Amino acid sequence: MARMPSAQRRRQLTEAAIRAMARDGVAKTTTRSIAAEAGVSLSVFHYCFDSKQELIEAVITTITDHYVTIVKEALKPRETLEETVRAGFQAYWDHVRAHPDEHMLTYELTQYALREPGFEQLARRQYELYGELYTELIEQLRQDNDLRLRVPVSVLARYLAAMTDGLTLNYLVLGDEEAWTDILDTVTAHVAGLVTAEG
Amino acid sequence: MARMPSAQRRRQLTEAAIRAMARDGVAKTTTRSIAAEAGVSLSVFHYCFDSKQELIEAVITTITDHYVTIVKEALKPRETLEETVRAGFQAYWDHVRAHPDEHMLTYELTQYALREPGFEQLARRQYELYGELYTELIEQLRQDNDLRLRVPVSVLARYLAAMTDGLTLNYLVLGDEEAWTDILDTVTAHVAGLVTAEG
DNA sequence: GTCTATAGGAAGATAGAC
DNA sequence: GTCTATCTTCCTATAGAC
Repeated sequence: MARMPSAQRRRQLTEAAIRAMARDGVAKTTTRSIAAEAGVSLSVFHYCFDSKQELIEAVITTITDHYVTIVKEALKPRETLEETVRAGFQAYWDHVRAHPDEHMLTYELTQYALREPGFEQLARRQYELYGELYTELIEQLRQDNDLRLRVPVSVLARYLAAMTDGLTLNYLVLGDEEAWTDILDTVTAHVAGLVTAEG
Repeated sequence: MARMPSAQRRRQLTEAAIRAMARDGVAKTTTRSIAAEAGVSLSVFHYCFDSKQELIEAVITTITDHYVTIVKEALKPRETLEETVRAGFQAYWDHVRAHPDEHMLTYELTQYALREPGFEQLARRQYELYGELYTELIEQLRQDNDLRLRVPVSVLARYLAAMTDGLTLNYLVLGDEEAWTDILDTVTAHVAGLVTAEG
């Protein structure tokens, strides 16, 4: 096989691990299957990573950052506030429907991190970033539309992050495409209500 | 060890498995550790269950039914509608705070079921029961308070189930007790708004 | 029904040649 | 840096005595 600097191999193996784990689940993904997915031998894996845990740490930070990027890109300013919120949810939702396994993986990795001594921080970082992400989005919305919020930004951000998380998991388990139009409408109305100027 | 009919042993092993899995996580719980937790030898395990998978099936259905019971008992009628909703959330939340590992386990089992061929139905059953549970609770509220809903019961039920799920997971990851009072208040206000008579 | 002992396999990690 | 071969450990499941 072609030689490659260690840092690049690490990225390649991390990406391969994400593909393998999204496809097979975290529990069934072995160091061997990751090496195979990347097209290298097992020793190359252990040349780049001291242990499987070290790889999983890279996987978690990588996929978390990836997720944040996805959501950030989902929210583009539109004509009205309600339109912006609705379109943002829709864009996010389209991504979930197109890549369910990848989103499932984020939940599995959270569980993994919470159960692995020393990895709890990674799960917390993941969910803190979600919170910060929504905080940014709300601030942006607030400035663009000159809003006063009915609830503190921190509360709203955390609520939105948790709600999106719950709705996503619910969809991953139950599917049922049609039901979601109504639910997204309800959510949109609620959010629009929470951020509508009251003065 | 004392002899015991097979059905009772199955229950004993299932309960032991739930304790072990709540404590150590699904991934790290072995048939050996379950047998040890139950105080029997490994062979007893395999006398009662053909395989580890068969036990996990029992664990999933048992803990799902347990969860449903918890939530059902959380909602008792109070003076006002808002009080009832708020107290219901509070009672549920107190249970989560008292038994975080048990709730974590429900998430792990969902992931397990979704990744295990032939077990997807168990994950779906779990989330369908959550939905039905909220449907019942809403119907009860509606009759007791003579309400008209702003959204269909099915939509509201699914929304509530998903939201509770997301908030719980968020709490399990981030902790941060104080933040939740405000969030529960926001949720309560929202729910009360959705179910308030509009005629 | 319950036990001890073990078969059989798979996974993480390493050794040493190239 | 990459390879093949192997070490070591731990798991699920079974065999067979009591």
